[in-house]
Amino acid sequence: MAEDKKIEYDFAAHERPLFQAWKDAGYFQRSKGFGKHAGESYTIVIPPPNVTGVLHMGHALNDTIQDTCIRRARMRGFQTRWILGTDHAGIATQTKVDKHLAEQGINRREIGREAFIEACQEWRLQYGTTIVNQISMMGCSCDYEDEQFSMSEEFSQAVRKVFVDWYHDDLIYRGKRIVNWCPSCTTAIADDEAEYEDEKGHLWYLRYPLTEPVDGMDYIVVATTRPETMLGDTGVAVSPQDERYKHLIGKTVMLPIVNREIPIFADFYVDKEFGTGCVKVTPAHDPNDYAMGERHDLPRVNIFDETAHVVEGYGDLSGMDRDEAREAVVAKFEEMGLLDHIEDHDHSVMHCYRCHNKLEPWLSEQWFVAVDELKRRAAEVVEDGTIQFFPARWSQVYLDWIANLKDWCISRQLWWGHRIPMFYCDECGWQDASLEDIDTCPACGAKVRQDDDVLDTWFSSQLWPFATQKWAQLGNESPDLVKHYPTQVLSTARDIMGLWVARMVMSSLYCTHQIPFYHVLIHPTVMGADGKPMSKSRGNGVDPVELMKNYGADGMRFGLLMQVTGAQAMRFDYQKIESSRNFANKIRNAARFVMMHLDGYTPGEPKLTTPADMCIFSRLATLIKDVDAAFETYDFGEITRSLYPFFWNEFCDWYIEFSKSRLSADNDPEDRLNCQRNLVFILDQSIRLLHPIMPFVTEEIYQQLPCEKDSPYLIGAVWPDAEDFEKYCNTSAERSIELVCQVISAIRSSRARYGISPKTPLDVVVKANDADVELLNSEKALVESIGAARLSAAADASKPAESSAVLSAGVEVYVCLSGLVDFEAERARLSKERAKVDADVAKLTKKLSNKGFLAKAAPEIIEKDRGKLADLTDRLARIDEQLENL
RNA sequence: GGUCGAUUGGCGCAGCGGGAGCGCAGGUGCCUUACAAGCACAAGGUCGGGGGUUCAAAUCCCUCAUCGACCACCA
Repeated sequence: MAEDKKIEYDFAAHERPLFQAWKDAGYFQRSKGFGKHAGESYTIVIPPPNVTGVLHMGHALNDTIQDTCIRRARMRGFQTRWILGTDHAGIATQTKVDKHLAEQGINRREIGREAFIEACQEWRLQYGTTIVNQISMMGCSCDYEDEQFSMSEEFSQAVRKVFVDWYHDDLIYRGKRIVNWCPSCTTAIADDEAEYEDEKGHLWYLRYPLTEPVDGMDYIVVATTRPETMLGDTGVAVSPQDERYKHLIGKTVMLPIVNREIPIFADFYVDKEFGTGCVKVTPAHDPNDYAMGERHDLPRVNIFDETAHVVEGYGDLSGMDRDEAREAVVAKFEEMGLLDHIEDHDHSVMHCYRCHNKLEPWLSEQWFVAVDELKRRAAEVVEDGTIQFFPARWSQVYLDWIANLKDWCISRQLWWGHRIPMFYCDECGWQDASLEDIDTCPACGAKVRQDDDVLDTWFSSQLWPFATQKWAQLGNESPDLVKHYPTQVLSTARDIMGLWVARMVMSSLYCTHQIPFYHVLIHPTVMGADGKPMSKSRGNGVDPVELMKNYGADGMRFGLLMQVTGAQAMRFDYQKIESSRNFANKIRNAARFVMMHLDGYTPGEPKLTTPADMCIFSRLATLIKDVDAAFETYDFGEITRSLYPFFWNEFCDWYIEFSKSRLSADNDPEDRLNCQRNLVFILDQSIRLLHPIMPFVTEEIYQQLPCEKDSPYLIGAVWPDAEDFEKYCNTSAERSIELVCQVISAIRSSRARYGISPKTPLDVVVKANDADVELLNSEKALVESIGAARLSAAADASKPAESSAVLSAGVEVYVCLSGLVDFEAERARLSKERAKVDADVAKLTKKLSNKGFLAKAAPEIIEKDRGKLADLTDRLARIDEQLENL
């Protein structure tokens, strides 16, 4: 039978129309604001997803976080704006399109630059559309009618303006440097884009013959992990502190194979403990060697072409790729008797973060951004707290990154991207950066050419927060910027802290003289269920679209936020998503319950007439405060941990249960109406608090609930104001309900322990103090209906014969069992309980006889413990009494 | 090599100086007319090891162990 009920819920069928309704009603556009925050803006720029792929879990989490923030801000009356857009992702897209074309047998070089860019445009339109659709499936309330793109006409103007300005301000310069070169992508990439991977390798010990033997020595031995680069050696370095080689400094060796005479010199960089203490120096193919080469004025011999094949002039080695060349070089050394020996050696090797091929440090002409001035100010705004990180410890990571920053290589030898706006005249040598394309040389009139390279994707991404707001067109007075800048919060995972976050700060401070955002929220990285990064090869990936289909967007959103902590990573947990789906279902059912009991309902102010009313309103007041506080620190885990138990346990499990008898047709109509109004009110406030996280189910309920509508849609409704609810705080009502619940639980517990059906009515006797007795008597109907019992409470009640007892602080609950009790079992249970209470009494007694404790502990703590001890001692006595009675 | 983080019931996690909690799994009993994607009840942990501070430590400090991330990198 149960099987029949398991109908698949069609989430999309419920979610899509709501999304469309919001969109049609214009809620995704900038909100106008209302109430006390009406004059304040709250803006978020979405970290633009790359146009290379589809939505992944990282996006799902990050976009949920942003939508949750923006929805709450909208409900609080801020003027909200969530800027949507995508990133052209230069190297990533080019790689994908290359591959895509290759599958059709097309080579990029054959079709040429223009045709290739066209292919990229097609690709980005397709994938850009896909990913924006997926964002909308999540319910994200960003401005879909103002979609940005990092290579749009408008955005390109900004990129160009920044390049030209920075070039003229001497922040951008050109230089021949060692850069990380990807021989597969045939482009330079920035240091931050290189990934180190540990590899098992070898150390080859090579003999370099001395040009003239010294003291009987014919050769020196160098150790290297890359023997093939010896072709480009222009020196051998030793440590200045190394006595072994002191006499060789100034001498020369004859480089084998190429027969070049190269000097032996001393340099502080050399560690005399490593290898033989002699280092072969290849300035053109190693950054450290390059530095040594600069210090000692060594020539740079480039032995590789752009695809890492040996260039002309090296005989049979020419044309070999670097791996072949390595084998060949080692073989030649062996033939010549110059291979001393080989050792195993593990080391880390740089790989391209896109294609994962080994990178080659390669000498080439590139464009750089000088970062010294930029980075100083970018550090200041974090040090002085103008920009705050959440969790705060990430600010140190940011500052460390900034501190280690070196000049940034921004040119890429790609076709897909912002072409560098530099123009050169080959006739007269004129060159300049220009906002407009230039055909003829202003100096000599000859034809000029534009630089072939494009800019690093991050050069454009860094402008995202302000270039999307008409900065290039209208400057810092752009109305968008005046209203919506700085943005409120930037939410991202930590991996692009340096690549993106820090650079946005640097460029924004320079270009707009403002910080780009007040808060940086670093959320945990979503790992697979195995705790490892999600990846195709591991097969531990989870598809958000699939998740939304099976659990609903609300379920996915709540489930993801449930897992958010201050940690660096979170392990994806299906169970959390599943319980969130169940939670959404619970909300739906609770609403259904309320709405099917609204016969004769008329709207009106809530009226709190019972302790249950006062209790749930008091708990609601606390909830609002807790949720607000958790939002202040972006503690989404805490937010869900407040909302979930309130709604499920306090509202559904207790308050709704308490309401049932009041809702029956034969109850006093006025009491019934009060109850209905209170239910509607609590439900109304609950869905407001839940809406930022679970927009769909809450909106669906809002549309049907006859609550007071301050907005046609919940998305535009007013967020509960904690101050307005303070009047409902009522700890004594909370304690009263706690007592009622305790008694009901005690009855249920006895029932369960002795296997008595919930339908069998039981006689229950409660002994308690006068106040509690009064309360229980006033709530008698409640206890009796929920506990299926006949209750009598009295201060001087005594234990009826043949009853089970549940004792708690100040209250004794006796359930008459009329011969159903297994006294042995009851005795055993009581004995066990006695042992526990006895142990607690001993512990507390010891604590309270400790002079140090009495002298130094806070008085209220001591009072609390004394009270606790009195309770426990009392309880112990009563347990003993029970045991005797048995 | 440097920095930061983690170690709490079977699993995943919260709590971060004064009574060990949540979700899920597992156990028992319930198709109680909002919900079996549910309800009720019960069980389960000397909070990684050791030391210290404190009247009081899962919580603060030190140390060890294990795991993880980031940065740097020795040819």
